Amino acid sequence: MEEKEKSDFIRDIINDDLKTNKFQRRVHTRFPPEPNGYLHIGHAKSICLNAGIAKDFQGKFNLRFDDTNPSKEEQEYVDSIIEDVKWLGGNFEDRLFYASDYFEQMYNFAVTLIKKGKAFVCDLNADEMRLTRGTLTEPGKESPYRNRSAEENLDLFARMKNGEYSNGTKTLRAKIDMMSPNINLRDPVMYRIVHDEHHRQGNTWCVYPTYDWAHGIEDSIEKITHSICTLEFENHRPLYDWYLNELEVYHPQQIEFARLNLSFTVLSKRKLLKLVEEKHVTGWDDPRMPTIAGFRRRGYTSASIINFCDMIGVAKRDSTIDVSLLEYSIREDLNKHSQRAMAVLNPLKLVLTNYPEGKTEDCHAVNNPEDEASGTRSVPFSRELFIDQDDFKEVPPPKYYRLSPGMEVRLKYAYIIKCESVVKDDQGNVIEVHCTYDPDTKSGMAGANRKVKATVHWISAAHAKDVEVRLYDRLFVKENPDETEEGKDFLSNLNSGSLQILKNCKVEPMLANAEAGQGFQFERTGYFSVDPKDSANGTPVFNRVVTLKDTWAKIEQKYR
RNA sequence: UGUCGUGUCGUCCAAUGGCAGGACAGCGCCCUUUGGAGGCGUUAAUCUAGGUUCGAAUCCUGGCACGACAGCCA
Repeated sequence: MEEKEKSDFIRDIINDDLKTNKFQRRVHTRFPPEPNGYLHIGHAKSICLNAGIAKDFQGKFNLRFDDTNPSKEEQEYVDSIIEDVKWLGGNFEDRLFYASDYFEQMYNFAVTLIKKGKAFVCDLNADEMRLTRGTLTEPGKESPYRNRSAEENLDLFARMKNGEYSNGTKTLRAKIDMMSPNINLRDPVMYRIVHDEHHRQGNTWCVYPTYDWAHGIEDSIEKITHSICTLEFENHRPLYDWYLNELEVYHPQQIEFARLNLSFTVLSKRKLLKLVEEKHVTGWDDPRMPTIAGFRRRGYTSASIINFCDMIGVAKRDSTIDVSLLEYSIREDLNKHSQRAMAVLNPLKLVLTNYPEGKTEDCHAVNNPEDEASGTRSVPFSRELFIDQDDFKEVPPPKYYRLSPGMEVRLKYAYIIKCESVVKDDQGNVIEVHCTYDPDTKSGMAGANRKVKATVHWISAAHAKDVEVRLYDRLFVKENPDETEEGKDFLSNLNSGSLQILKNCKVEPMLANAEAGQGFQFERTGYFSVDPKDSANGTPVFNRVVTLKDTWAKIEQKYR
């Protein structure tokens, strides 16, 4: 397939580096998640960027777990991340790495810096360190422990490693510049003491490297060429460079880009974790979650997410993508590729009074008008049917051209019918619609050419399969969920109608055999996918992925 | 009020000193056995003040606005 060559400021840099032979014409990227949560759509942007660049430049792409903090990290997250990266097409081949595998090397590098007089063991506690760090506008004060001898530092650091000290009592710090206007350079901590079990190292280590110290070394060891990260690390780049320069080792180039923000969505691990822990959703893979696992379960295809990441581009300015672009992307994919089906979500009984009782006939339905090769199927038709409640109005509003007393519509793939009367219950609700059908207007017949304003989907009552359908909507009611009243947090913007469960839906018989994860378009309604967790054999549960674009909803709004 | 970074249609992204263009959203029309899809059209932007230049969104200077940074998180 022909593809337009992608272009962005990062690829421009890489192209320049290729010309100047900066990295011997190599391109090697990485995705370095911390396994402390599930991946979300923002990570998808990073994965697509890094893996995409490697692919486009015939380079390599690593998956590396930045597991330098044992107190927050778990194997469950490691497993989910591997699955998600693969699902998004991130091809790391056999290059699955863990920062924790480099702990020994990092330790030795730290010893090197100590010997160079560029690092020292500091006895200041966290509070004292904060007090001496200075502020954004004032310089910091040097630690009283800053000038310990290399021998003393080496001894102390070894004892830190051996577990002789308790958490927080000592740190190893780089000796840089307490006067630096960049706070990250004010003698930053390289190692802290943590007596905690690591998910892979167990209790081997009592000291753990901080991000800044560890990250450049990880990149250097793996011979990464372009270390792509998000904007908040821009101020850390001088430190990244300082460590690598002092160590005199292979030195990748860090490049920062703007992380993804999505309207009507939160994308911070802290907030997502809160949604899960406080059970505002059913889990990390709740179909309303902006996690990769959530989107997958909802019925988003990986192709649609990859395509979305291409469309949003890469730049350095903060931005918030309109969630409608994501919806566009999944509609585009599912429109082209999903099997059509008829499904009545809110059933209303419809009786064809002049249709023979007991008769059944087949109607030929197109499987996908966008794809001729997908063929047709037959759908049973009979005297008693269900239509959607939305498709009948006793008193039609302006511009409403579906069924109402005296009006005609076409039953898709079947006959033109006319509404003759209604049956009501004690409260005056319409519980049945009585219609006559025109026998000369079945699809395919000459008489079928007559123009009617609307076409309506239906299910034969006798053949209907009952299923559960879950209607999902955006999780938040506000474009920016963090915009709240004084004293409230983002949870106050949760959409109470984000999940509506419909238990009495009527669908075509063939949908009983739908497979987990399979996506359908329910005609005139939206795209739906078989929930992989809650469906049983023969009784699928359908998740609404996204509605169809609804022009009628807009007209209705206008006339209200 | 320190350092670093960023300011282009409603929203994203382009234009790399030479006609400000694309996508989504919106609006209008056409088409349609999905009020879907599709087609056509359309609205709409260079933060600001100077400067350099034949010519500036782009280069320079000064404002202004926004973002990130004062974890032993990443």
